[in-house]
Amino acid sequence: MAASALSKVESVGVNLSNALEDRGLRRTATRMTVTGRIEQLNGAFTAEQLCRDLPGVGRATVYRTIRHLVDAGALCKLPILDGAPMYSIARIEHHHHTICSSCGAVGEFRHSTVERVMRSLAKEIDGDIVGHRMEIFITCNSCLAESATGKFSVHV
Amino acid sequence: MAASALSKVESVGVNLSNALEDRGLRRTATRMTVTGRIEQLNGAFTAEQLCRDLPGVGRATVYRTIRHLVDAGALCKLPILDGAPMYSIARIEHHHHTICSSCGAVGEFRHSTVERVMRSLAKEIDGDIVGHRMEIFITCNSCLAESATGKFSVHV
DNA sequence: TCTGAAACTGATACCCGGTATCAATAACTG
DNA sequence: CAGTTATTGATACCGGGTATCAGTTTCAGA
Repeated sequence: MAASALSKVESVGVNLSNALEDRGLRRTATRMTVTGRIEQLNGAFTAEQLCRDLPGVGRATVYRTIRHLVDAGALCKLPILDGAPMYSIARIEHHHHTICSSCGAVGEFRHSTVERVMRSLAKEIDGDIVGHRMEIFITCNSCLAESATGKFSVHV
Repeated sequence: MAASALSKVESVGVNLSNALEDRGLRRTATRMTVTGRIEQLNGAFTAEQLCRDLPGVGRATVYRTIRHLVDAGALCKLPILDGAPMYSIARIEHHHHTICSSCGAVGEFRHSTVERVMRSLAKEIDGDIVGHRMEIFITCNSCLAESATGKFSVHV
């Protein structure tokens, strides 16, 4: 792969507990448990999955903590058609997602051309552009190897 | 606006009943009622809204008909963060959506550069690209005039 | 270190969007 | 017309998520 407009996302030091504290929330043991689990998950997850992983933490608390993290901008909420939204740690400020339509793996990427396109669209769209969202549906390499069948619906 | 890579969507003759019939479904009076209402709505709508508009049609039937139309590719299902998905008639084959974050109005557009970007990304993303989705969040002109406050959440 | 206020937690009930079920009805086919 | 198949809508149900609220924890200040 040559040098290009695409930037892969590198694992930067993300500290979800700090993100909560920065919003004036207390650093409690329960929240450390939740954020710790999210950090070790190393990928996108659903709220239910987190509840299953942390049977010692109440359902409401898991959902509340996720909501706080989304509000803090530390987690991205990805709307998946026909299913529960997935969450992933926002490692970079503005980015887009790749979603494997077979296994659901989520990746982040930046591409400067996408931002350039947005600027050119700004002149031509009626109204003020306040944001955008872009997801690329892929079949990831490991699923290609297994040639698995689709699990998530794709709106093309 | 000069000639550009952006194409506005024009109202083409869409016939939702035909879309259903093409899939081997019967052209019943109830379905005509539902599709007729969607066609006269002239914009994006939610399933609940359609149910309210058609009190004479059962909830299950409204949802079933919408599902059939989505399966037929005649309706687009737009995942809205924190809320019921919206549906809009797919007037052109492949397109993207503008969503007014204030009033929720949905528009369609095509932009050839977006497709070019996708092709260039194809070389650089790990895995096979099987589709993509892009939404542009705007404040539409009429909301700008009223300077209304945001109604839909925006993931930027 | 105590003490009171405020924040947090988790069990629970609830809400909402959407779907499965199923008996009754409508639409086709021969 | 008779039989078969599709459709309908009332209903119960499901799953994701939130409001409530009593009990617990945390923290600031005395």
